[in-house]
Amino acid sequence: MELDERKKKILQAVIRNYLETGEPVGSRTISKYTDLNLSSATIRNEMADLEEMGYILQPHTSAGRIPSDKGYRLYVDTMMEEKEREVVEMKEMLVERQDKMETLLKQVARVLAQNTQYATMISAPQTKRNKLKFIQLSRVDEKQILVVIVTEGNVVKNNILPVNDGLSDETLLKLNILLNTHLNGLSIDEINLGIISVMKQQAGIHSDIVSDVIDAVAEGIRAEEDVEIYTSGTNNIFRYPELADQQKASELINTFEEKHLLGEFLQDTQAEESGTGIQVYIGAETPVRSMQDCSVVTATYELGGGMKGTIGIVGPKRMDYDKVVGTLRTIQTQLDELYRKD
Amino acid sequence: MELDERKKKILQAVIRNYLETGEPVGSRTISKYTDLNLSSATIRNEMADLEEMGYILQPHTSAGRIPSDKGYRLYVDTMMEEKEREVVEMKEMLVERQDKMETLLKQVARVLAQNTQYATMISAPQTKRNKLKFIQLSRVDEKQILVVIVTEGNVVKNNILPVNDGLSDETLLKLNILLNTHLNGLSIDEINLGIISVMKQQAGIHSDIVSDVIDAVAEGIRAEEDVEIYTSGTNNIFRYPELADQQKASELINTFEEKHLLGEFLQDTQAEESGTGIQVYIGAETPVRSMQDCSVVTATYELGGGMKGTIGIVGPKRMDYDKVVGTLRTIQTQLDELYRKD
DNA sequence: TGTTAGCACTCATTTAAAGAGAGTGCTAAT
DNA sequence: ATTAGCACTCTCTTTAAATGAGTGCTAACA
Repeated sequence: MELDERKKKILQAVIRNYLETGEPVGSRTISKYTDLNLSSATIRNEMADLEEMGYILQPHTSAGRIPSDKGYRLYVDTMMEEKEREVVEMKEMLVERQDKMETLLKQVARVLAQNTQYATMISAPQTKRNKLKFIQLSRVDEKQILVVIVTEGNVVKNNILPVNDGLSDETLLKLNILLNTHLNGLSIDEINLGIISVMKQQAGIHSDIVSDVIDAVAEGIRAEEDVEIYTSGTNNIFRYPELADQQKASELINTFEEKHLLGEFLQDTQAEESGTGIQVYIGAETPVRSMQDCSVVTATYELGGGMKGTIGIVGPKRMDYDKVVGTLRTIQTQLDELYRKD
Repeated sequence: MELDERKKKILQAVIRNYLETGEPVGSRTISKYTDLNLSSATIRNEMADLEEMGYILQPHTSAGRIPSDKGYRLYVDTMMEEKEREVVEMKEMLVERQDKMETLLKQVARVLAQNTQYATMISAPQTKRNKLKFIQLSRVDEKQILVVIVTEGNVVKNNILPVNDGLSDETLLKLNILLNTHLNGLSIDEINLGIISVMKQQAGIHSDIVSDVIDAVAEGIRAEEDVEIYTSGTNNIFRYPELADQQKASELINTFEEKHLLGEFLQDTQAEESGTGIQVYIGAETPVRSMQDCSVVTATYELGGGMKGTIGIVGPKRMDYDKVVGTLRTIQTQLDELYRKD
C-alpha cells in the first residue's frame, strides 16, 4: 500500500490533533477540522489503512486513533514545521552570560524547563581532551599545600595535599617552574610515564610530591569524567497523565536524581551528532529504560574553544516537537553568540 | 480529664500500630495485641477520651483512630525509645572519609536515604564566619589572572579576572604579599572600608586590581551564602500513599528541586539547636508549606573546626521516629569521629 | 471506482444500587 | 469499673445498567 498525499495529510492531522489534546482522535474530528472535505466514513477507511501500515493505532476497538512511534518518527522527519512565533517569544527569555559555568548551566536548565513545561537536563562541557594551561602549588599552612589546575577552557580544579616535610618557598617555586615547563600545553593523554619519570628525576628528593601532584591532576580529570549534570523542571512530568502514574513518575524522578544515567545518554548523543546538533528520540528509541514512554530532544551546544555539552528535553511522546526544536535552536544560537568571543 | 498511665499505654499502642501499618487502628486490635487485658469495649471508652483530649482522631465515624499531630508530639517527646538494633545495623553502612566536601555530603545523603527509605537533605557547613587563610593571584595568560581563596575550613574558591594591562611577575608577587599580609586571618566581616583603602593606597596604580580581588572575595562568600544543599531519595515519597498523590508529590519534588527553600529551613533549624542537635518537626510544625503532611527530623553535624551543617530527613508523619533519630545519632558520631582530628 | 449515508456493534466510562466489613457508641448486665 | 451485645454508620467493593464516542461494514450514489 502506498502512502499518498492524502494519507499523509490525514496522518498529520491526527498527530497535530493528538499533540494538542492528548485524546485519541476519531474520524469525525478529522473530517470536520480539515480542508480535505471528506466524510468521516472516507476518513475511517483511510485511517484503517494507516493503521495497517503501522503509523497509528487504536487503544481499543471503539476508540479513536493515536500515533504510533513510527507515526511520530515520520512526523518528526518529514512533516514538522518549526513554530516561528514560539521562537520569537523565546527570545525574550534571555540567558545572561555568567562567569561560573555552573550558574550558567543551571540557569539554562531552568529557563528551558519553564519555557517548554518539560523536564530538562544539561551536561557540562567536556574538558577531557583539553590541554593543561597552568598549574600552581602554594603553601596553605605548615602541613598542607594547595594544587590549582587550570585547563584550556578556564576550568579550574583544586586539591589540597598533605605534606610531611616543611617545604621552603624556594623549593615550591622550583617545583612550580618544573611542573609548568613540563606539563603546560599538554593534553591529559599526553602525560605519559616518560615525562613523569623525567620530572621525578629533576625533582630529586621532592619526587614524591611530583607524584602526588600528577595524581591530583589525574583525579581532577577523572572527577570530570563523570560529567556534571544539571536538571530542572522534573515535576513537569506530572502535567502529563501518561507519565504521572506512580510507577512511571517514581522511576523517572529517580533517573533524574541519579544523574550518571543521564550522563551516559547525553554523552553518547553528543558523539552521534547530526547536522544541526539536534536529535529526537521517540519512545523506545531512548537508551534509558525509564524514559521508554517519553520522547527526548537533545541539542549539542558549544561555548567557544571547542567546549561542547548537550542539552536534553524530556517530555511525553506527544510533546510539542515543533516548539521544542525551535526553542533549542534559539538557545544554541544565544549561547553561541554569548560565548563566541572566547 | 487526666492522662493516666493506662491512657498513655493505649495511646502508645495506637501510635506504634499506626506507624507500622498506616491503617487506622481499632479497639479490637489494641485489646488483642496489648498486655493490658482489657476488652475492646473498655478500650473504646478510653479511646473516646483520648480523642476528646485531642491525641487521636477518626478519619470518619466508623473507622479506627489515627494519631493527631498532638499525639505524635507527645509520643516523640516522652514515649520514644531509640531502636538499638537498628542503630547497630546502621553501623555497617559506613560513611568513608572524603577529601571533597561535596563527595562526602552526597554520600551521606545517599546512605541515609537508602537506610531510612525516606527523602534526605543535607546542607554544607557554613563558611560565613570563617577566616581567610590564604589568597593567591596567578597569571593564567596575558589577559587573565586567577584568584584563589582558601578559608579556615580548607574551602577553596576560585575566580578568573580579566585584566587589561600586562602585569609583571614582580607586581603580581607584590600584590600577593600585600593581600596576604592585610587580609589573612580576618573574617569576612572584619574586612572593612578602612583596610580596603589602605591596601588600595599601597597598591598604587594597581589599586583597581585590589578592588577586583576584594569583589571576588566578597562574591566567593556571597556564593556561599545560598548554601549548597544535597538531596537524595526524593522518590522514596512514593512509598507512602499519603504523600504519593499527584498534587502533594509534585509539590514536594519541586521543593526538593528548588533547594533554596530547603536551605532556609535547614539554616533556621541549626540556629535553634537543641541539646543533642536533633529536632523533630511534625506536620504543620515545619515552616515549609509543601511539607505540611510530612514530618522532618533534623540533626546538626560538625566537621571539626566549628564547621556546622544540618541533615534533614523527610517522611510521612507516621515515620519511624525511633529509627530515624537513632540513625541520625549514629551519623553524627561517625562524622564527628572521622573529622575530629582537623 | 471512489465517496458517503446508515446502522449494528464494541468497549471504556459513568451512574446507581446493593452488600460486605470494620468499627463505633450506647445500654444493660456483671 | 468492666464487659457483652447490638444497632448503627460509613467506606469500600461488587454488580448491573445506561451512556456515548467511535468503529467496521454494507449498500447506495455520483
